[in-house]
Amino acid sequence: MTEPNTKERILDSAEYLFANKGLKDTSVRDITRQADVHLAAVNYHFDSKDGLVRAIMERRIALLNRQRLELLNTFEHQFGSDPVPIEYALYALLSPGIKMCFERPHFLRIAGQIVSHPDEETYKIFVSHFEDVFSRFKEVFIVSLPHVPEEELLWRIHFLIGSMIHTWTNHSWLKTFSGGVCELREQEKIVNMLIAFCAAGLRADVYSHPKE
Amino acid sequence: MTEPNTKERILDSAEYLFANKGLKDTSVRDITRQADVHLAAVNYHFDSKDGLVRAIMERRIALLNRQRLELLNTFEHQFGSDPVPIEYALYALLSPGIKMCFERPHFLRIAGQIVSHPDEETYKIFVSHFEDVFSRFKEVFIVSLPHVPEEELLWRIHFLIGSMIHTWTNHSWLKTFSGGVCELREQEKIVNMLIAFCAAGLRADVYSHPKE
DNA sequence: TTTTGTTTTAAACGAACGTACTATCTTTAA
DNA sequence: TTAAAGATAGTACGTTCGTTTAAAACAAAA
Repeated sequence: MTEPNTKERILDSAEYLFANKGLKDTSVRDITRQADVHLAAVNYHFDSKDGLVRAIMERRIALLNRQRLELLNTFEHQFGSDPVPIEYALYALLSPGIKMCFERPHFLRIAGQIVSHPDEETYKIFVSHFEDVFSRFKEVFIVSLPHVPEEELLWRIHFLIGSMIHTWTNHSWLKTFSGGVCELREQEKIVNMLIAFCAAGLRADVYSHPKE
Repeated sequence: MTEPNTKERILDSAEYLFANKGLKDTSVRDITRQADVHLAAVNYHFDSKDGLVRAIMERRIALLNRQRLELLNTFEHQFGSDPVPIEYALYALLSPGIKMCFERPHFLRIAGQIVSHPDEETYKIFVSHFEDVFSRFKEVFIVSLPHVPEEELLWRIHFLIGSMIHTWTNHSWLKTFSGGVCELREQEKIVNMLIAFCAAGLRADVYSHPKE
C-alpha cells in the first residue's frame, strides 16, 4: 500500500525469506505478510509459488550471465588472436558471482538450495539458464589447456563450479571454522583467491595415486 | 513384517526418499509406506522426523570420518617424520566420500541438502560431526604448505570442500553438460582427478588480478 | 460519466502434514 | 504362568499449506 509495485515487493520479500528460511519452509503467507500485500497476490502475479521461484531466478541470473559474457568479450578483444589466459577467463566467470555475494547475497543462497535439491523440475529450469554461458567458457578453457584431456578438463570445470557455489552459499561455515579469521570482507581478495585455486587446479598435471 | 528390525527399515527408506525427493518433501507417511511399517513407528523409534534425520547422519558420518582418519594415520606412519605429501592427505580426505558415492550415494545427497539449507539447527549438528576431522587435516596442510598464508590456505580448504560436496551431490549435471562423456564410472579416476585439482589449487602461488 | 480492464480483497476449500494417545500384540524374564 | 517391558496398530487432533472463487476497488480511456 505504501509504495506501489506489488510484484517487486513480493519478489524482494520472497528472495529474502527463501534465502533465510528455505524454499519449502517459507510459505506464501510468510511472503505476503512480509511484503505487506494480500495472500492472493502471489497466485495472481506469478500463477503459483513455483512460478514465483522461477521469476526470482530469471531476475538475477540474466544479470549474472550478462556480466560474465561482457567481461569475457572484453578480454577476448583485448588479447586479439591470442587465447585468453585462464586467469582472465576465470575472472570473467567468477567475479560477477562474488560481486553479487557482497551486494545481493540472497539469491545465491537460493541457488545453492536449488542446485542440491533433488527436485528435477526447478533444477532443470535453473541449469538451463547457464548452459550457453558455460559452453562458452568451456571452449575457452579447452583451447587454453590443450595438455589436459577433455574429459578431465570437464571434471575440473565441475570441481571449480563446486568451489564457486560453495563460496556463494556457505562462507559462514568457514568463518566459524577459521575462528573468525576468514570472512567475506574484501571482494577482490576473494576473487583472487578463487582464481588462484581454480587456475592451478585447471592447469594441473594428470595425477595417479599409487596403489597401496 | 517380512523382516524384522523396523528401525533399520525406516533408516534405509528414509535415506532413499530424502535423497530422491528432498527432506521437506518426504513425509513421514512416505517413509513408513515405503518401509512397510506403521506410521507411528518413526515417532516411537526416533522421537520425531528431525530425530530420524539426525540418526541418518550419525549412521554414515561416523564411518566416513573413521576411514579418513585411518588413512591419514597410515600415511603419517608411512612417512615417519616427513610431512605427509598433500596428495596423500587429500587421498585420505577425499577417497572415502567418493567410495561412498559409488556404494551408498543416498546419504551424500542428503548431506548436500543440509549443507546448503539455511536451517541452523540441522546444519550445526551436521558440521559438528566434521569439526575434529577437518582440524586434523588443516594442520597437515599447514605444515605441508608453509608458503601459503594461513588465511588463504583456509579459504582454499573451503574451496576444495566445495569441489568435494559438489561431486558428492551433483555429478548428474556434469553428465548432461558433457554429453554423457563424464560419468561416475571409475572410482579411482574420480579420486585422482579430484586430488590433481585440489593439490594444485592448494599449492598455487598467491594471485592478484590486474586492475582494469 | 460510463465503460473496460486490471489489481486487490475477503473468505474459504480440500488436502496433507507431524505428532499424540490409547489399545493391542509380542517378547522377555522371573 | 504371569507380570512387565517393548513394539506395533489404529485413529484422530490441531495446524498449516497452496490455491481458488467471487466480489470489491481502482485506473485509464471513451
